[in-house]
Order: sequence, then C-alpha cells, then structure tokens
Amino acid sequence: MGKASRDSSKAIARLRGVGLRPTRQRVELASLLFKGPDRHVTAENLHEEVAGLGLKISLATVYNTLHQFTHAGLLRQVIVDAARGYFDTNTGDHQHFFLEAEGTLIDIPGEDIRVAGVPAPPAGMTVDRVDVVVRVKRA
Amino acid sequence: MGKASRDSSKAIARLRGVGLRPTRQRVELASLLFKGPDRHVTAENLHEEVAGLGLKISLATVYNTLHQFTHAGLLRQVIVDAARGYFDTNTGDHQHFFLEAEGTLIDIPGEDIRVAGVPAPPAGMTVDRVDVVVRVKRA
DNA sequence: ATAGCTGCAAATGCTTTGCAAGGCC
DNA sequence: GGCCTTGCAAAGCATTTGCAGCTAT
Repeated sequence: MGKASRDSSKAIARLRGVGLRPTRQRVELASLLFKGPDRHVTAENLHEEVAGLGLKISLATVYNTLHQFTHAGLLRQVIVDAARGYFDTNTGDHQHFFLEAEGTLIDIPGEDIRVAGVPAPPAGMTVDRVDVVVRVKRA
Repeated sequence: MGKASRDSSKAIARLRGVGLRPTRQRVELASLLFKGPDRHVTAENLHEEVAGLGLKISLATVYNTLHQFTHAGLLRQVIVDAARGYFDTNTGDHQHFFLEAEGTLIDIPGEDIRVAGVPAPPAGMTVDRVDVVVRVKRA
C-alpha cells in the first residue's frame, strides 16, 4: 500500500470520526494537513499548495472546508494578523511566535509558557481562553 | 475658556508635539480620543461618533488619521479580531480582556500580568512585543 | 506660495454566499 | 434517490489608494 493511499485511509477515518462525509476535496485537504508534523496554513496558502500538486479544489471550498474542520475540532484558528486568517493543525494547549514580516507562525508548547496574574474577569464572565502571541522581528 | 476649546488646545499641542499639522479633522479626532479616560475604538465606531456630534470627517480620513496617530505613537493597534482593527489610546505596557460577543476590550494593567517561560526566539530574531488576550464569555 | 491634507469614489484583498450541478450513502 | 457538497461567480466587508481641490504655515 502506497503512502498516498495510506494517508487517504487515515484521512477518511478521521473525517468519519467527526461526522464529516469523506468527499474527494475533504480527503485531499485532510491528507495534506494531517499527514506530517503540525502546520499553520492560510486558505490562500493551502489553495496554492493544492493547485501546485495538480489537484482541483476551489478557493471557496478550501475556506469552507477549513471552517468545517475547525468546527469539528480538527483545526484551530489563530488570530495574529488583521489581514489573514491562520489555521493550526495543533489543537492542543500552546501559544505562538509570530514573524510579522513573513507571516510565519511557530508553536510554543503550552507547558513552557506560564501566564500569571490575570485579574478576575468582569462580572458574569468566564475565561474562555488565554492567547499569547510573541511578536518577533529580525534582530 | 470652555471645555471644548480647552480640549482643542491640548489636542493641538499634542499634535504639534509629534510633528503633525493640527488640521480641523485631526484636532477634532484627537480631542475626542484624548480628552477622557483611555478608550478602545474602531474606525467605523469613531466615525459614527463623530457624525453623531455633527462633525464632518470622511471615513477614509478617520482611517488615515488613526494610522498617523499610531505611527506617531499616540495610539496603539490591538489585534484580537480577524474582522476589525482596534485602536487603543493606552500606549503603555498592558494587556486585554476581549468579549468576542460584543467586541469589547478591557485593559489589564501591565504590572498585573506576568508571562514566564517564553522560549528563546528563533535564531536571528528578537522579541518585539508579547501580547496577551484573555478571551471571555458570558458565564 | 507650497508642501501637506482631505474627501470622494473607485479599487483592493480576504472571505462569504446563492444556487445549480454533481457525488456519497 | 435523496441529501449533502462543491464550484463558480457574484456579493460583502473592512480597509486603502489616486487624485483634484483645499489649508496650514
């Protein structure tokens, strides 16, 4: 069994697991996203990669699929840049370095970072999540 | 001397201080932004406020002016929402609570919060700023 | 006088949506 | 077959820009 078909099988299983029909487009995107180490992608960025591989998936479908994956808990959205939406295949507890200049994200393991001294949220509110973005520049 | 003209004088002085010509639009916006306690505004939001006061400033000029103020160090941009750009009159060291539901920002004093365990940035990079966003929801 | 600003409207860039055709179960 | 998906193109939003006319110094 080839690597590509093994990736597909895993992708199909993963999609079924979250109740999404394994359509060609979803399987191809899931294979790309989850076959290797964690990655950070933008819709545009992923669409180009897909096109470069000779696969045909419309940009609209890439957007829709990324959101479906996000709602299904397969991806997480990261807000670091007003202009672009980033999606992260690492859905666990962690934070990010962000290189504005090149639009690159780098994970910081959740165990490494500690945030202390967060005041009590306003009355009637609960903390949903604490996001830390370490913006870095070329020295 | 009335309150409005006192605000204007202060605004004019502040603009001159950062090398910006005190045009009518800049003076009016600076007066609104800096006459009271710290605030968080969006361009749209500020433009409506201005219109509500009977002042005439185009939305394009509000955008341009907010960016000029930001470059001059009078404002700071806060990135918490993919859909909107927020500007903060508090340019000092501090962080934010963010209520996604209503798009509201609340300051967290910089002395309160401590972030520890940030790994060394990638080679050739230096930390520019560490942003912490505490996302809260209605309990 | 003149360099700098403003306003409008058009352009941009990313993202979403409506709807007909196609694919999965 | 029936319902869910896709793809395209058009619409949507927030934001930016080009340029002619206006303004502060």
